[in-house]
Amino acid sequence: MRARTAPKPDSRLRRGSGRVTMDEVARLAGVSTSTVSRVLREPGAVSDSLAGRVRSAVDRLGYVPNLMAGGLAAARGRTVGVVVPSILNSFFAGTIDTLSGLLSSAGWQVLDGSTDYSEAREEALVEAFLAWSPAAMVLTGLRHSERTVRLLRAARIPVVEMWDVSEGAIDIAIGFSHRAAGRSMTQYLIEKGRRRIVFVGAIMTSDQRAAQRAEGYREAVTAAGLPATVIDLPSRSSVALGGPALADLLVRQVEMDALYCSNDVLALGALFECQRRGIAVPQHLSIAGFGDLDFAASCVPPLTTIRPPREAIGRETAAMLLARFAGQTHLRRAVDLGFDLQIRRSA
Amino acid sequence: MRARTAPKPDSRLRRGSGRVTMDEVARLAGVSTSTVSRVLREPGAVSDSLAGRVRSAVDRLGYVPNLMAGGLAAARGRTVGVVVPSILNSFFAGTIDTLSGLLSSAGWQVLDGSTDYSEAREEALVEAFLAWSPAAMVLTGLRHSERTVRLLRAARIPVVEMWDVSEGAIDIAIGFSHRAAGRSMTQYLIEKGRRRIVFVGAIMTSDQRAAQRAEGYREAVTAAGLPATVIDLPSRSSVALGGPALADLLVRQVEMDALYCSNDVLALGALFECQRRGIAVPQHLSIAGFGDLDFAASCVPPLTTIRPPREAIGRETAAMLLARFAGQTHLRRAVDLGFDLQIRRSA
DNA sequence: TTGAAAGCGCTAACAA
DNA sequence: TTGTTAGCGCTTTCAA
Repeated sequence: MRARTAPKPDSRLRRGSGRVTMDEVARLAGVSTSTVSRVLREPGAVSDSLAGRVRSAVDRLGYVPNLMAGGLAAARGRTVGVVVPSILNSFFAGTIDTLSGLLSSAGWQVLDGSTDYSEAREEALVEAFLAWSPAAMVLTGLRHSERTVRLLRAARIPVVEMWDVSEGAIDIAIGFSHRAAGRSMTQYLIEKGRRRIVFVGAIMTSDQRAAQRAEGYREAVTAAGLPATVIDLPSRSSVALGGPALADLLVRQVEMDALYCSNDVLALGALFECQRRGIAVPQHLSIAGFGDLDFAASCVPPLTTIRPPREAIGRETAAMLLARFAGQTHLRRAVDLGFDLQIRRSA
Repeated sequence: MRARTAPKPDSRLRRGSGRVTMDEVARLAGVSTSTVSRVLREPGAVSDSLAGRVRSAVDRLGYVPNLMAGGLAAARGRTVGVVVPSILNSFFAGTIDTLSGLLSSAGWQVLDGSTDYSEAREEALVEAFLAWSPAAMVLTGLRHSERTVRLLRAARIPVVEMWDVSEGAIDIAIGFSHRAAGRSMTQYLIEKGRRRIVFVGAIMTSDQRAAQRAEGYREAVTAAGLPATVIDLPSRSSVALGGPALADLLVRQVEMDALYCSNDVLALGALFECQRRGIAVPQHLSIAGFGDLDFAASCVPPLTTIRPPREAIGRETAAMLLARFAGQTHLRRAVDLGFDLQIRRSA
């Protein structure tokens, strides 16, 4: 039992943060801090007259609530941690934009971080975010280190794994099947009469989803009795990487009438290489990508690719989380949002 | 167990997070919480034997410190808020990557958010971040709403404004002169014999730095006695926007032998349009950009552009902040990191 | 509808 | 070097 009979001394003089506190707002409005807190958190639970006084005090003082204190008192912060492989990569940017927008307008803050396709960085990031007592965590993909999974389960909060819907989600999976995407595109190429299709990916041991698209490619090509050739480049995808990759294939005289790239960035690099060498696309070589990035529709020729449901993933994730926060618990565990085959002129 | 009329819909509101606390660690290690706290924050201040016991207790329990509690008690969190116009745009991604990496390995967490080039969103973001009691704030550019500036000053923490070094920084400016960049490129084009140079930018009322590059262009062109033509497109930069912009110029029969785009994305779009129309670059039309993005070196022809010190800005910002956190106070207020003219074949 | 009071989990004076 | 103790600023019982 702590005896705290004496009135609280002006705390600002002691270990001063210099910031306006709820206490000052309460004093100016002539109410208790509980009332101020209520006005901010559940308006409607407070009479209009008091609420008005509180609000004008907030304005006059320029009060900004201290989220650390709030989160600590409430045992859970109003934050959501979001972990993606890369923000440099515009794939995820569309999802994050949508997700952050929706969540933040509902009063939640999203913290995001990128792993650079490393499980170790992912683990560190999850641990760092968990230290904020987030109300939920959103990860990319379904493969994580054992410890990451353990930490996440121990946190007992909603966990969304996005951009994939294969088996084994921790809690909720929202995305689409990369295997099916790989299969679809390959089948399309076969229908168009291509017989020697080469798949090129980058760091596919780290990029699980690219590996799954390669798997889908393998299935389709094998089912058609055609040979499978998968190239896994050792560095991160970049436009600069696509050209040399194609050049290498050419030097090695690999028989090939279609190049299926694990993403549009690589495909654009390959396309540039074709322009440089005067290889006619798609007459001599079909080129296909994945992602439907900004440039895919305007490059020459425009790129045949797969459009993932970037924004839909963000929207669905936000909706799912908000529903969980509101107490709904019997929600779907997996949401397959599908994808679109964008047929353009490159293949 | 008593029946309740309205069961708490949300377990988040329950007291007790179920997380391992420092108290439990202390108990297991047979020490006080202060000792645990010290081991975690200033190792060396604790004897090896105790430190060892504490560390193994931390491991066994899987203890993750609660940053809310820590930040609250310490009056300042170990976070740094970073605000950029866009993460979709790879300009800033390089800076953020470098900055976050450096800061996080020094034990600081960066929170980042994007404003989508809106001052109002910037203000909201700054306010949201300030609610976390960050140890410092990093913004992009030097123009902000009055209230943003007021909030920032009131926070009494280091504030870095990056990517620009013109006048009027709140605290510290780290970047380069966009005006000089615009001038340099334009002078180069003039030296190469170009006489009708058109500048194309996008949403330049919001993108202050693009506007400054346009200003530099204007100065250079005027100084040379040449006409200035500045086009300001109404939507955000995208590859898809560059083609139509050039097409429009062509339709309007604007006299032009060089197109200076406010960034590489627009330039790439224009380049594709040239390919489509069979306009020889640079023979018929020179194309120049800004940013030196991934594709600039590999497109056809490779793009003449300006390389901003993306990573250096991140590095310098981190160094400056870390120095300030360490108590150094007499630091430079502005750091001009310069830029590189990358001459390639498109101009 | 409102207020008083008891912490949330941690850090930092201060003592020992 | 270590422990004791008093809060950090807020939320949430609980009682009025």
